[in-house]
Amino acid sequence: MLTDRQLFILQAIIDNYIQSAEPIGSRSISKSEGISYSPATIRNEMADLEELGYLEKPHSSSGRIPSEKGYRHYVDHMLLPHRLSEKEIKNVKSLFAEKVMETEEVVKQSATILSSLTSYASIVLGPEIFESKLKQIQIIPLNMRAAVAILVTDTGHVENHTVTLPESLDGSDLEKITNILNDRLEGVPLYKLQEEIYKEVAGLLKRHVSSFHDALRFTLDTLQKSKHEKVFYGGKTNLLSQPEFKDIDKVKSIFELLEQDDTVHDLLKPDQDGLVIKIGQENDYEAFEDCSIISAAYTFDGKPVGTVGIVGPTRMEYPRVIGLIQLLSDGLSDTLTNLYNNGK
Amino acid sequence: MLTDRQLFILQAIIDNYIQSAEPIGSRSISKSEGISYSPATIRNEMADLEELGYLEKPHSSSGRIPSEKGYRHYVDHMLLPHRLSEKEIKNVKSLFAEKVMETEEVVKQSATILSSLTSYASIVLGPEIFESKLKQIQIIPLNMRAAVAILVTDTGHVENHTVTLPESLDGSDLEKITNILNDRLEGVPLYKLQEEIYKEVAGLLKRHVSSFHDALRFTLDTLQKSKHEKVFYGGKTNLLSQPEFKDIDKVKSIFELLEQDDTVHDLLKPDQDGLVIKIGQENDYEAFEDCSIISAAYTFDGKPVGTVGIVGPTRMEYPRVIGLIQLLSDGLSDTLTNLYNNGK
DNA sequence: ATTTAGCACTCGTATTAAAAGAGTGCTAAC
DNA sequence: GTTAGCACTCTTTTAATACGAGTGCTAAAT
Repeated sequence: MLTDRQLFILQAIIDNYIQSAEPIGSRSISKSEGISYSPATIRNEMADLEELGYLEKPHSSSGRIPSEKGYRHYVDHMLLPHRLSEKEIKNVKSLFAEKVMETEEVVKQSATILSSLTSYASIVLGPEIFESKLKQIQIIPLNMRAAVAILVTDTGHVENHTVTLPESLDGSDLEKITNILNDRLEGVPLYKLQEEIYKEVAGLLKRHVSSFHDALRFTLDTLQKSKHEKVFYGGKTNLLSQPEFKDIDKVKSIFELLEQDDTVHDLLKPDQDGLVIKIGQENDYEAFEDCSIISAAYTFDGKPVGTVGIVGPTRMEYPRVIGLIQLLSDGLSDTLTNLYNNGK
Repeated sequence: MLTDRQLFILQAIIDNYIQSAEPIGSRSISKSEGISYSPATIRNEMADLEELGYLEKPHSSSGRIPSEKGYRHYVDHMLLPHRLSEKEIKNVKSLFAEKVMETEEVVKQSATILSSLTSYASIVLGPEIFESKLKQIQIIPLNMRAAVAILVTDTGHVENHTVTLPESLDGSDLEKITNILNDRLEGVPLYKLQEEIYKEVAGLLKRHVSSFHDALRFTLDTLQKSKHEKVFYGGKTNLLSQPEFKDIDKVKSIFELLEQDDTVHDLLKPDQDGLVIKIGQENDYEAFEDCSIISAAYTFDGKPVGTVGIVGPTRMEYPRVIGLIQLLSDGLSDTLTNLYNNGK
């Protein structure tokens, strides 16, 4: 168990290092507010803290920097709730104050705000639409060969596909199909669509539409499962300002990873609804060995549907970032829920 | 006017430099295929080419590198049509072979392909929708307070806004409004919508809907002018592999510029339908002083509606990139035109 | 039993000097 | 007109040295 003095010193070192990115020496700690021991005493404590694994030295005669274990302890046990500045709060709140909002727009803006308020890169996963329920289907013919199929869900999500029209289907067939689909599929969660088409729709199509085969294929095309939810990034360039990423190869491998939406989605998928902090090697990718990732799910109707996250160096301003992410994810949850659930 | 020998030497230097990124010395040119002069002779020619402004020296005793004027001359007068490899052609063609396509998806994929086939960053501006004509409007209520408004254009573009419902409008009002809009606005180009609303729609609303004021405001909200066309990026990270961008500050300023969609849009907006090549300082931004940008507009119905572009170092593989960009922009033009215009 | 002053020691960084190497420009000969 | 030869220039590499921040340890002070 760490003594109070050790905790104080650990805290001082981490806070300083987060600020300066330089190894911290005993002298500077000894001079810091609230402590009155000589450098030699501090040195002894630092040696102990190193032995316990909370600190490390870049080389034998340098000052100390926090180890991953040090950061972990800091984050788990030593974090004082951080007061965000008026300006920060105002900034975030203003995002949610807008009256007319596209969900996607709000989510995208979240990424932008988050990165502009930190010097890190932000990632926001758009709301998962898998569970949301079909509200209405529209099929709008564009010309003889193509039509646009539009799906609207109860969460205001609009999904559209351009589909080619089989020659065998004429305008009245389309109308019939649309009616059948709207009649049978309203309220069905998107992930069940395919199943329901076979179960509920196929029979009706056979009865009412002449070229059944084309009609069914067309229907399946139209309602094909939509892709992953979108991933929005903000301020990747910020990472280039961090001294730990002055090595271009390191940045490159990070950026390459961040260009793979699938991987990123995997990394952040909202499986928990609390705050997740991954420090350095706790991340599963080698490219992130010098990074920390802080993320929080936001919810709709109580269920986690998306994620707000920050990627930065392990030397991250944890308290502030955590505050911001919580503010933002709460805001997103409220916004979604208010907008689409209240009117129920 | 340059002699044949000077042209040959200039060509050799540029080709070599594009390959190696190292200043080229007289000896290596002298040894290259197709020339049989001694290094000393080459040196004399190189000195002349330098005096004429086509070459420059990083320092007084180094080999030569092409100047911007050199590249310009190369691009304008010396470019042999480049044969793309089978693989490249197949790769691009496969993109356009798909049957069911979302315009947006194709455009996005274009950016990805373009960057994967080059070691540069690609930018693709989505098709301009300003001129396209309204096909249909749908307003779908989600709950008591919100509705989704969907605009479909004749080019298959789908635009949707979430709008809040004024309390004074009930379901039958919405239906009336939708009918009026579809009746009066079909075929109107998007940029004229606002004008037409005042001219054609306002009067009808006044006559048929009780709370005229809310209805008009709602209508305007619904059809609010949509944002800029989308900008898709691919392979920004590629730039980090280029030796000229090993300086992190340079990369940073480039990336910062590339994060501003507005600026990028401005830079590439499809004002000409030919190929545009901007070399180094010909670009208006300081961040691009070591970059070249090659772009080509793609067309719909004969009019330029979007742009395909590549950002790389001035030392760019011009012939290959030009070939690729032309292939791709032609492909996009064909695809758009076939898909949405043929059926007319 | 803590704490601290003192001091030798370590190791990274900056500085300088010297050497190596690639390539040029010029002159004079071919 | 072409080329061999050579001195010269300028960058890059390597080595040697000095500097300095910070440590660890010991012995004295509290």
